[in-house]
Amino acid sequence: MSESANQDHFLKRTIEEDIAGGRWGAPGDRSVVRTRFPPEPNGFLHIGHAKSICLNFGLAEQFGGSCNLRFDDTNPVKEDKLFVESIVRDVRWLGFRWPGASESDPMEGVRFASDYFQLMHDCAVDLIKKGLAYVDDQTPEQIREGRGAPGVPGTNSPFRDRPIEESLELFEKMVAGEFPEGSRVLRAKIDMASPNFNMRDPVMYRIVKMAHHRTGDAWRVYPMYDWAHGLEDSVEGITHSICTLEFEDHRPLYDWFIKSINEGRSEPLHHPQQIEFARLNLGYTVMSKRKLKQLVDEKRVEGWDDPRMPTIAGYRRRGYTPESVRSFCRDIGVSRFNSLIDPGRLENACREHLNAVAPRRMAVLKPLKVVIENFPEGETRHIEAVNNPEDASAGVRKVPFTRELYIERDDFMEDPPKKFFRLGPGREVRLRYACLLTCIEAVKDASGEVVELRCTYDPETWGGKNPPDGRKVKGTLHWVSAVHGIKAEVRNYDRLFSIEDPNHTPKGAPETWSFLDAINPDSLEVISGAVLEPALAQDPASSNEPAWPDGIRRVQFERHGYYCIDSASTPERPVWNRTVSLKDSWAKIAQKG
RNA sequence: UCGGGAUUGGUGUAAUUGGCAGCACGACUGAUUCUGGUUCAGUUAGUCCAGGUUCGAGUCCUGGAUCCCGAGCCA
Repeated sequence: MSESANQDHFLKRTIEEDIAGGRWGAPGDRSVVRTRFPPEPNGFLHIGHAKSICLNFGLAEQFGGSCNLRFDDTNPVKEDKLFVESIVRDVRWLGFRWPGASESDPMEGVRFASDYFQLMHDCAVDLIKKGLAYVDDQTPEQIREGRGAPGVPGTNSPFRDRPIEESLELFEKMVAGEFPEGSRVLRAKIDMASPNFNMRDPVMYRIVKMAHHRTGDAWRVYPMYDWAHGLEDSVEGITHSICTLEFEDHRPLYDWFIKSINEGRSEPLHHPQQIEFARLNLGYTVMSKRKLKQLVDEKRVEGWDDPRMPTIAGYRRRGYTPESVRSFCRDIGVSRFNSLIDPGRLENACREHLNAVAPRRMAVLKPLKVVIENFPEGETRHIEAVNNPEDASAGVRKVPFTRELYIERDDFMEDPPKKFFRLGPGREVRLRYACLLTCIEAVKDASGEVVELRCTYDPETWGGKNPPDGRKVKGTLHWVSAVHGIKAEVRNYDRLFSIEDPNHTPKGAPETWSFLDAINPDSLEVISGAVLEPALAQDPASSNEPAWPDGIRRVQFERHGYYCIDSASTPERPVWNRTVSLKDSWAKIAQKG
């Protein structure tokens, strides 16, 4: 199934109608569609951005148009080159390319709002000359007070009707850096009585005397979002400027700016259509940059790429594949309703992809030693095991089997209930790919804890054969040879928050409650004594593992889940991250009792 | 208080613009299985509320409820 196919939503329909009506070119010409993804380089991208990225790039792809990656870098106070690099990396990792993108230079073809600062300036001068913008000398407090309140109209600034020449002169002095920060702004002259606050003479430029990461000290004034964004879109020939719902009230201003610039122009600027959609909300996490930054700054997580973070970098380190993120974004659809998506949707998308492509390996997370009394000491037999039952072309590998093995501690119970199909005293199970095994004795230490199982195997079932007498076993256990197994640290992650919506104070919570109080204390489980089958210490190519485009090695630990090697892992001290667990119907049964 | 937007099974999302409320995910049941995985088959459950128009309303009209956004020199 093609990822871009059979997606039908209101955005696509709107574009279809525009094309049919010839709004942007010859009627029926689908290739005219131009979109853009316009992040501000002031933080890391998160899964909500992924939705926007998939929408913008996806729509362009579906129509045969194009989508720009453009940084909305209009505020040097908050922005940083570091974020530009991480954002470019994330968009590329997701698999999207913009016009002019190259594989050798990741920055090639990337656009910046700052590229258009001169044009914005010139258009601002034009508006001043038309009497549609003016320099306001009021303090920020005075401007705020003058703006009025809901239901209460604002009042005109005393500088609103100053002569055009004076505004022109003052604006150029602002640009030249002759005034201190906060002393003056350029405002559009619209309507202080508008019920829409955005139309109450919005600020177009403020004075900021800080070096910009790209333009340096060239500018001492910086454009506000509303003034800048429509022009950026216009210059790039964007047809559909897709943004989130909170910008709905800004649309009249978006249109007013372009309309006002075009007034009296012989060659009017291109006028894009702004369309809003509902941003993504994911359950059991937070999405605001402020809150994510707080988690990082207060060291509640390891960093922006902590595998528990809903950032793209976090999901990447966690082992999610770009395909699964894209698939998720497609599945959840798009509308104007503020929904709260169950994180299980993302997990499922990931399982679906990894089930098809991840090689299977055996890993014992919490080992319990098994001694097979009728298996010769010192002997190693190599058993053939399939790499992926979903994909015969993935081939096979050899797994060493010895007299002493480790099995999962949870796979043994001294006094097992009926529905427990695994090992217990006197019970028989299958060891995956190897043989049938019967437990004859559980050896305990002084405290009464089971430390070792004495077992026997059935030689007639060697190699996975069924016993000649026809007896059946219900359970199959994974195992690792005690002499060949390699030690590793395994990190199992759970949701970062223990309540579905950490953005809202729960009922009955104290006044001082903050979202930090809802952090799940068990979101990270570090298992230091895991034992992995030896193939996991070898070069991936030597055991028929696929080459992952992003270089992250991913496997399924059989009966556990999908795991990837952590970015900080070393051969001496391997660390594996749980991407997502397998579905576990036994856990459900056990829970019910 | 004012302006803008929204509301369809548990969760998301459709419904040719007035004509059998569909799809996906989950949940549940069963079958298959050397992963309690996968796969397959089946079941479950919905139009925010109250009126009205109509042969017929998720869709149109009136009134109400609830939720989201909005008074940055942030985006």
